[in-house]
Amino acid sequence: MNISDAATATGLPAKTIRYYEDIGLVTPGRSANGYRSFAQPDLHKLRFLARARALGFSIEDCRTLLALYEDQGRASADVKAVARGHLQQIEQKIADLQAMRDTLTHLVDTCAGDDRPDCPILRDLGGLPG
Amino acid sequence: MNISDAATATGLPAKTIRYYEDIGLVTPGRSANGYRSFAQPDLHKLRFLARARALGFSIEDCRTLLALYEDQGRASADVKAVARGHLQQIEQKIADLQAMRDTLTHLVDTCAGDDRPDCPILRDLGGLPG
DNA sequence: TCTTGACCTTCCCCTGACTGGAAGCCTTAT
DNA sequence: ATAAGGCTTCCAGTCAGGGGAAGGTCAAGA
Repeated sequence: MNISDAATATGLPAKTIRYYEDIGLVTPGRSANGYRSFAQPDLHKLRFLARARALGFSIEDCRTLLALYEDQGRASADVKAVARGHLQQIEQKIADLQAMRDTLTHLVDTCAGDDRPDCPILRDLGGLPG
Repeated sequence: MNISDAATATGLPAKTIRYYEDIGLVTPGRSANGYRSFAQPDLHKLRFLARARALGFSIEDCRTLLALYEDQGRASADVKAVARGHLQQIEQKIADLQAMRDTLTHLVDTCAGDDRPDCPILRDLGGLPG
């Protein structure tokens, strides 16, 4: 299977698949003409990566998870530790974004949004009182 | 005022201030020895930028907001439009992260996290049923 | 057989918003 | 005089790819 079929089969762009090979996440074979040749285990790995990336795991986390996935003797505790670390980062990001959202929502709500120059958003950003 | 004092006064790293000058957000004067010389309006702009960045505005949004800030004849509607656009992006990011969090939380909760290899997290990533 | 168009390859530069570090000049204190 | 620290510029790297050029390959149609 050539790369564009692999892309279709996994939902990943061909560019991304080449990149994943570049950084050693997958190692598809090559046909006589030099084209990458994807077999089922390659597609399986790529789908694993696509799913892990969709859950926000970093590439390095994906590398770790993939290694654990392939290691039949892994301890689920190791997997759980990676997932929990990532979860914490997500929670932190959510909290940060919610704080921004709350501030911005308040500012947007108090701005008239007409053709006059007076604007509480700019007042806030400018650090002026009121 | 030299750059390290400006950094202290605004809470921005000196590197960041140089970068902001590079991309034309601030234009501090220069002393005879070639050092950047920050006056009050420069510090004011830098604080404005620091606050806008803390609210998650992109550099280009900051550029726009700063221009509006300096334009005494602006319409607050223009400011509000920028803020509302940014707010929508934040809401979207929050929603995406919450979806990740929900999935991950479920997976982490169902993983034993012991020394056995069986792991629902990897099962999910691998796309296997169950 | 020739050509066309759709593939595929590698290669390098670009993104955002900085951060780190090297090489070298300037200032201040000892 | 010299050492430490601050300042300058410039180059490279980050993360996870995306865009596009230059060129090889393959299958179908004239």
